Amino acid sequence: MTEKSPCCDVTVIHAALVDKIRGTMPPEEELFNLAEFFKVFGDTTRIRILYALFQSEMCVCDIAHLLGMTQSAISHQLRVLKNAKLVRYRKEGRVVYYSLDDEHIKAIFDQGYQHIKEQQEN
Amino acid sequence: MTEKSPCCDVTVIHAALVDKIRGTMPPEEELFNLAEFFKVFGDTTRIRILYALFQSEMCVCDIAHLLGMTQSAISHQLRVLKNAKLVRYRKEGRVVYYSLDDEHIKAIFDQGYQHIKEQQEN
DNA sequence: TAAACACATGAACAGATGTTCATATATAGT
DNA sequence: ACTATATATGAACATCTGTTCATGTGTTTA
Repeated sequence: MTEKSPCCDVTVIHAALVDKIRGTMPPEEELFNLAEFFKVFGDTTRIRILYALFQSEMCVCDIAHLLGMTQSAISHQLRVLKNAKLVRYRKEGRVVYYSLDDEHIKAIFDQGYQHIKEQQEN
Repeated sequence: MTEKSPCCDVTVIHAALVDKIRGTMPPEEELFNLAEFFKVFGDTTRIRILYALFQSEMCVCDIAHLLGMTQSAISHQLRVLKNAKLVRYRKEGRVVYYSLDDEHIKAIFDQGYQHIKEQQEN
C-alpha cells in the first residue's frame, strides 16, 4: 500500500486498488447513458409531468394548465421525455395524449421519493 | 368532458380530470427536492465516482487517477455528492477517504442501470 | 521551520439547459 | 376556403453547470 506514482499530474496512493477498481468499471458509454437517463429526472417540470402521468394519460394543454405553465414549455419538455422513451403519445384529432411508456419509471421515481421523505425526517 | 375554460392563456380540455390530478400532486417543495436529488445522478463524472465508491472507499487523488481527471474537478464533484448526503468522508492524516453514505443509492443506481441495459437491447 | 503533499475553494470561462416568443403544422368546424 | 384550435418547433435569451486555474488550508516529513 501507499505506493506512489505520478499520472496526469495526480499522485496515486493506492495503485493496486485503483487498478482493481478500474477493472470493474463498466464501459464509458454505459455510464454516460446512465447519467443522461437520470438527467431527465433532474428537472422540476419534468418530474411534475411524470407525476401527473402516473395518475392518468393527459393532453398537452391540460398538463400546461395543471402546472401553470405555457403550452410551449410543456411541449418542449414532453419532447425530452419522448426522446428518453419515458412517455408515448396517442393522437386523437388535434389533441395529443401523453402517457408513460415504461414500467421502471415509477419504481425509480418511488425509490427517489422515499429517499427524499426519509431525508426530511432528519 | 371537453369542457373549456381559459387560464394562463391555456385552454383546458378535461377540467374535471385536471382538478382531480391537482388534488393528488405532492407539495411543490417535495417534487423540487426530488428533481434536485436526481440531478446529482445526472452527470457522468458523479456517476463514475459513485460507481467506484460502490466497490470501495477511496481517497480523492485515487479517484482522480482512476477517472483521469484533475484533483480539483473531483474535489468539486465530491462536494456536490457530500451536500446531497450521498457520500461521507473520513480523514486519515492529510488523506481524505470518501465512501457511500446511503443504502438507497445502489438500489436507485441499479434500477437505472437495468433500464439502460434493456434499452440497449431494443 | 521549511518544504512537500493532499485536499478544498473561489473566480472565471465555456458549454449546456429551460423558458419565452414567434411562427409553423395539422386537424376540426363553419 | 376560411377560421379556430391543439400542438410542435426554431431562435434568442438568461441562467445554471462543470472544468480549469490559481491559491488557500491543514498535515506530514526532512
